[in-house]
Parts: sequence; C-alpha cells; structure tokens
Amino acid sequence: MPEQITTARALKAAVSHGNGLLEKLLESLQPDVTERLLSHATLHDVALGVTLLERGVQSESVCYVLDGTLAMVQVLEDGRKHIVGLLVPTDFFGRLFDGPSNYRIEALSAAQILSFPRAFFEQVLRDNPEAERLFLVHLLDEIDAAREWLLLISGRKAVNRLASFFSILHRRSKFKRSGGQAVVHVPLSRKDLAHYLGARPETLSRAFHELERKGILRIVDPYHFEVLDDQALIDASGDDLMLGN
Amino acid sequence: MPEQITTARALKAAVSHGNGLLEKLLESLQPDVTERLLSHATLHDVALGVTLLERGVQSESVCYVLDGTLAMVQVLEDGRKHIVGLLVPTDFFGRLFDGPSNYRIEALSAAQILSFPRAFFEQVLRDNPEAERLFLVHLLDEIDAAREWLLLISGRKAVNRLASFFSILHRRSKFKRSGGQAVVHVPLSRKDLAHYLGARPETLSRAFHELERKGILRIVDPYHFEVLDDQALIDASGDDLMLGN
DNA sequence: CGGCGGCATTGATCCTTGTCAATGACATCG
DNA sequence: CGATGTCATTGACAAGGATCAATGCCGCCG
Repeated sequence: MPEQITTARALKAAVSHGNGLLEKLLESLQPDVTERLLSHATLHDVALGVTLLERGVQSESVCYVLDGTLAMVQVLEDGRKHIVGLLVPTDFFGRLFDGPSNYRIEALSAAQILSFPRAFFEQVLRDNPEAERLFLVHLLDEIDAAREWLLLISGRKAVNRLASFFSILHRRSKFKRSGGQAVVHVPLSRKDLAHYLGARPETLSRAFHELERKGILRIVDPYHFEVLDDQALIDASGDDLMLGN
Repeated sequence: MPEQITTARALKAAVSHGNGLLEKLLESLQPDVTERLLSHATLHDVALGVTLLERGVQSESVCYVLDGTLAMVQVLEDGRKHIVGLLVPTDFFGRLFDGPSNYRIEALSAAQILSFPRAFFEQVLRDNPEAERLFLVHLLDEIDAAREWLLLISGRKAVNRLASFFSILHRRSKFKRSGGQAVVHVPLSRKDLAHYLGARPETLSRAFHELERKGILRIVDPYHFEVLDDQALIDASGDDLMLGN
C-alpha cells in the first residue's frame, strides 16, 4: 500500500532528523545518485498493529523508519512470541544481501516509513563502497544496541529494568525533534512493555508507582512520563550486576 | 606477546573448522591475497583470565578465535561489570573501520587466537568488496545471535534460561570438531555462568540438578554435561513467553 | 443512555529466587 | 603434611515477583 510518491525534495526534508543513518548515507553519495535513490523511495503510512514483514519471508524492500515505533518480534515454532527489539525513527529494517528476515515486524503505533526496492538499494551500496562501509559501521552499532538491551534485561529486579529502559528512552528522545522536553513517550501498551521487560503488567504497574513515589518520575498518563531526576533514574537502574572477584 | 609465526600452510589448516567466517573470507579472495593475509597473521596463546582488550581502547588488531572461550564484558563507569556475550571458535573481535571497542575482552579459558594488523585487514576488505560483503552479512548474523541471547535471558525462570543456554550450546557444538558426542563442554565457572544467565550460583546449581532429576541431562563434572533428551531440553527452555493477544 | 470489553491498577496469596550460612571436594603453598 | 583458599553444593529463610481475583476507567456500540 504505497501511500504516495512525494518529490525528492520533500523526502529529503522528511529524512532530516539531524543524525540519521539515511541522512549520512545520502551525504556520502554523489548528488545524482541521491536523487535517483530518493526517486525510487516510497512513503508509507502504517497503522497500529499492522504486520509489515513476516518471519521467514524474503523482503523485497529495505525500509527506514521516519516516525512511530515498530517491534521486531521473534516467533518460535511452537507459537511463542517475544519482542526482541524496537525500531524507532532512523532505524533500518529488511535484511540486505541475505536471506529472509528472522523476525516479524509489527507496528506498535501508527508509523511512517520510507521503503526502497531492495535490489536497487543493494546495488547502490555495491557501487558506493563508502556508503556500504557506513552501513557496516552502523551494523556494529546495532550489535552494541542489542547488547545494551541485553544488559538492561538482565537487571534482576523489575524496577531496575524499568529504570534502565527509561534511561535509554530518555537519552534517545533527546535526539528527537522536540526540543528539551523531559516528557518521555512510551510507545508500548503495559502488556507489551511488560513482555519486553520480562515481567507482568501488574509488576510493572507497581514498579512505575514505586519510581513515582521516590520522586524519580511523574506518571502523566499510561503512555507519558516526566523524568524528574535523571541521576536517580540511572542509580535505580542497577543494584547488582557486580561480577564478583 | 605473539607466540610464533607459523607458515601460511599450517595456519590454513588451523583455520579449517569447516564453516568459519575466516575460511569463507579466504575462499573469496585470490590465492595470492590469501597468502599475503595469512603471512601477516600471528598466532597467540592466551592464558585463562587474561584481558585482551580494554574497553575504550582502540585495538590495533583484528582477532579471530581458533580455540577456547572469551567473554565480552561490559564495564560501567561505576565499576559494575556484566558479560554481554561469548566469543567461541570462528568468532571475530576487534572493531573494524570504527572507534574503540565498547567492551573488555577477557579469556574465560586458555585460548588460541589469530591476530591480523587492523589497518591491513581493513585494506584487504576495502580491496575485495566480495569479502567485505561476507563480513557485512556476518554482522547481520551476529545481531541475530545477540537477539537470541536476549530471548534466552528474558526467559523468566532460572531453569528456562539454563535450558535455553544448553540448547544453543548443544546446537553450536555439533559444528565442532568432535564427531557426534552429546557431551557439552561449558567453558564458564559457575559464578560466571550464573552472572551471564542473570542468576546466582546457588540457583544455578539447583537448576542443574533439577534438569538431571528430570532425566534431561547428566552432570559429568561441573564443566561437562551429557544431553540425554534433546526435545525435553527445548521444552524446558520456555514455559511462558506468550505475547498475549 | 447503558451495557460491554479492553486496559491499568490494586490487593492477597503462593512460588521462585536471592541471601546467608555451612559443608565437602580439591588444589596450592609453606 | 596440614593450612588455606576457591569452588560447587545444600539447607533455611526472607524478599521479590507471578498469579488470581476484583475494581475502576474509558471508549465503543446498540
């Protein structure tokens, strides 16, 4: 369901998050290549709950998240599912140079994505080693991010994990458009978030209110929180983790 | 402490695990480039407990694990540490085209690694787009592996996590030299393993013996286990994980 | 308007796990 | 050889979290 092909000029504006990978890629290319790449791009509006990519299916496009939140959902043979990562603006998905995706991609909120024909995108990278290298380095960062989540998840107590989650979200949200607002938007329902953090909604609810009781954050509504004490949040994110010696 | 520079021929033999990334890389290169790459390689024997790479330090080499187990240890500013990944034979470490490593690399057992001068290795990749692409695809796999660990760690009960860990280890060990032996070697001390799986040694000990009681595995010694029931192991690795709907 | 369903929250109870403490096996060292 | 240190294991207990059940809030729809 391609929404509409806008002009390359308008797309360029949409892409300008200030530090996104796509922006960097475009900068590394010759202007005419940039034009050509953008002219192949299509803008999609995605509704909440839509599955964009099914596990095991070879995607014919490479996508870049402009707005909203998507989830990478690991689906096991026996039907069990688990969120293994979030996709937020400036993230890419759709596997390059390689087999089918290992995850299902689901929209956790209304979202907007930019889609490129996979083969074409790959060819551009092939022709532009500098861009390909940018992509490679980006993958290294993604690995780090995955490991960061690992560190987060392994925090023992639910409050710790929640605090870690907020630290990361808070830090990331500084890169986003809105200026210096301390209100963090959580794009997941309680159930999904609980699942993501390896807990139950009930436990999470208690953790939220514990953090509020301590004056670390303020619950605006179930999806919006104001961070009141940045440092305390970081402190709350880990008691243990000591690798004994 | 380079141990010794062996002949390219001997190195080639050492590298032949049958499906390692390095092997694939070498195959994609012209024979003379392969020779040249191997002639720049040095073989290192690493003793247990040695720190090979400190967090934040720019590594001057790229290393490939031939034998043994290393750990990627995330070190936080306040001194907390956590194992965020294991390096086993056929894994690479040392960040390419990019800044300093984000982890400390520690040897969990005596190990043997092959080291290449970083700049030289990068140049070879630059000159051989095919090899670079292999590397890129490999990074995609690494991301998957990191997410697999995430899934593992997020298993709620200690027994689940331990069972997942064994499933992965068991699956991986089939690729290793020894033929069809069902004995899995765990290269971590109880304390390290406990830390890695987000539990305490005591809890782990109980989990081990629970699995043994159920006839799923047999404890040979604290570092060796015989997998008796492959399917039961997989079943034991997850009770929950259901992402409600 | 009023009933219904989904979601967040809260309370009560039970199970899992962390914690503290003790024991035994084993290796190292004086 | 006996002292010491390290590690795995086991037991007893307490804390954290899962589970079950109930309530309140809100949007949807008849």
